[in-house]
Amino acid sequence: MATIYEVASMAGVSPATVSRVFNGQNVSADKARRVRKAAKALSFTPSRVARTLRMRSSQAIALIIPDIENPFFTSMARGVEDVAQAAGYSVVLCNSDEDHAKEARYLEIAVGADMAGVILAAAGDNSDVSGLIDRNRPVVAVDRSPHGFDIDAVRVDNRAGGREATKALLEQGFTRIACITGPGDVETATERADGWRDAVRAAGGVDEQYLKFADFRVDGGHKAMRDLLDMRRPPDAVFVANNLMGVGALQVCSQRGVMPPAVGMAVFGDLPFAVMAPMAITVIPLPARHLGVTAAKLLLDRINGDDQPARTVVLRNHAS
Amino acid sequence: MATIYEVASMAGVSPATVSRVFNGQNVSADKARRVRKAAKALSFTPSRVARTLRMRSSQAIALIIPDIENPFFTSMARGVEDVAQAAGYSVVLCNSDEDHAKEARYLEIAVGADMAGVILAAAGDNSDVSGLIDRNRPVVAVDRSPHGFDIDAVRVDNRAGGREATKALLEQGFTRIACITGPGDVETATERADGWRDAVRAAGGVDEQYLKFADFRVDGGHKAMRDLLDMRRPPDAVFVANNLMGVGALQVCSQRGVMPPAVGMAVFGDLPFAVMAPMAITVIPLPARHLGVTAAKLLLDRINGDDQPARTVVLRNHAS
DNA sequence: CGGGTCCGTGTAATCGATTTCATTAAGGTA
DNA sequence: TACCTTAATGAAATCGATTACACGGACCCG
Repeated sequence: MATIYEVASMAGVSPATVSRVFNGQNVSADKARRVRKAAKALSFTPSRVARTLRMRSSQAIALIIPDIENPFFTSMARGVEDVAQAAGYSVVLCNSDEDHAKEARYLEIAVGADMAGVILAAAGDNSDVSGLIDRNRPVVAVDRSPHGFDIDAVRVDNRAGGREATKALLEQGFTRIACITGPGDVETATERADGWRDAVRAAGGVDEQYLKFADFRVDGGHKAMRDLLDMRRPPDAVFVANNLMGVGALQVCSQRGVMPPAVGMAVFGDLPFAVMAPMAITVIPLPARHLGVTAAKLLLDRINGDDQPARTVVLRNHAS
Repeated sequence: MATIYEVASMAGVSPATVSRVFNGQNVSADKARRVRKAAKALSFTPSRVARTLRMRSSQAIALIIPDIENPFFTSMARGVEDVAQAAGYSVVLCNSDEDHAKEARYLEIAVGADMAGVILAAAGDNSDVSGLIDRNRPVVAVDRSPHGFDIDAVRVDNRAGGREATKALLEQGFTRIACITGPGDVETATERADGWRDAVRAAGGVDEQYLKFADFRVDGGHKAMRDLLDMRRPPDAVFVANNLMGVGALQVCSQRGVMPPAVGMAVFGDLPFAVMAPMAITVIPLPARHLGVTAAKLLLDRINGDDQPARTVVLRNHAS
């Protein structure tokens, strides 16, 4: 583990000069050559740790997402990654698993590791990012925002999307439309349900028994769909508030032999890896990648010193 | 950004004592209490950077995977994560994007960041992990191994899986069986193709025109499947060597209206988020999560000083 | 009561890079 | 030639934690 000192003594210069060579400062051509040669000979890799300690900021950003097995978030991650990489930052991907404690742990790591910034898709409403704010580290919320913090945010219009999806089902002639949404403390879940409520209310009336809260995963979709189909008076259509629960709901439909269009279905977010092209399902596509790209750009702006008031960017619900 | 020194002076003790409090060493109850109180008052978060510099090893491991959008790898990542977390390590997930240059960059970061170890699902045959080996950092290969290094590895029996899958198609009565596999420089791709070759050779003869190399992604499956269907004498069945290409192949089948069992299909690896339960498709399930768990355990062993000769663990091709 | 052990604590060195400040050398102008 | 500017360079401080070492006091035993 060669250090800058060993390179320096091998090249017959001071450590300062070695540092300057690697940071593109003015060094005579001759010495620069000797330094590079020595570095190669010793297979020198500069210590990011020492660098970060001295600079008090690392060249990495953290991306905290609630479910790494959800293609929506991995697609978002790709967006973040591409932008960050291009700007010379590495991305540390953290999976909070929809768990507030794990999320808090990762936030603390981001502080302790002097990360340049954090992009957070929060596990719930009440994530605490004060540690970062206090230390002046930029944070950008994506998809979901923690309450009570005045930070940049990138999101989609969940309510409008939920309304649109439900309206589409109404237009297809369905009358008893249920809603399967996510946890009650996640704003994307409640907002999408609000959109559903808007639409069914306008069309007649809301039956709150048709509203199921689940856990945004495939299993949540299973359970909620089964509950709905088992009701004495089951719905004739369902609006599902995210992609994975959509998969779960469809799996249940498939098992019971009532696939769309026998039962109406609309899903918020693209169905991952769908095989059949045009199933009788209404899909509200989400710009997952674009969310990531936008959040990363916002964060990089902040890292580079931009200090205008917090911005909220609402992306259109179109595929990117 | 409170430091250990400020906590120390507030609590009226030495920095050493503060450090000891946070590392569970013997400190009198009274002082410990004062230190904790001061730490809370200053909202002190210890610098992992300084700690890592001093200890010359961080409490993080890197997991480098070739495609973060492939559920096989994210599932593996979950396995790694669960084990690592339980042992107090955080996981830095890196997406090499099947790109050797990006992978090399991440390997260098792992060295420079003094990570405790690396789990690598290599982008190809010839990844260079010498930087880590030289510095005595443990590396575990998972799913795919770089050639020329004597390191721990966790894998599945690709050749047997390919053979089994192809045999299943033969038993279903298909006679002209094609194979869609991954890039020629990825060992999982060539080994699975070898399995296919074994089976078709035993059954009569191999037509190498029926072997297509693609890129292990959905698009690769598209192109290869279209090519096969467009042949003058198209195959009547196909063995697809990974999950995403399986999706791509099925999408093409769906478009052209020749779904299984009209055309035979066997896939190596579970089809992600499949909606229809028992399609007429043979699936060789893969223990993705289990691969991750096993690799993480091996790595932790090494981190904890285990220095027996390199081990290779071959997992059975069963769901975990 | 002398000597040994053990525990708690503080001082100061250390990890490896960056950077300020001072110094030297080189070049330019009057 | 004398003086001034500019560029290249090195010595040493710095970032914030850990830890080897030393010291003092409490305790125990013969």
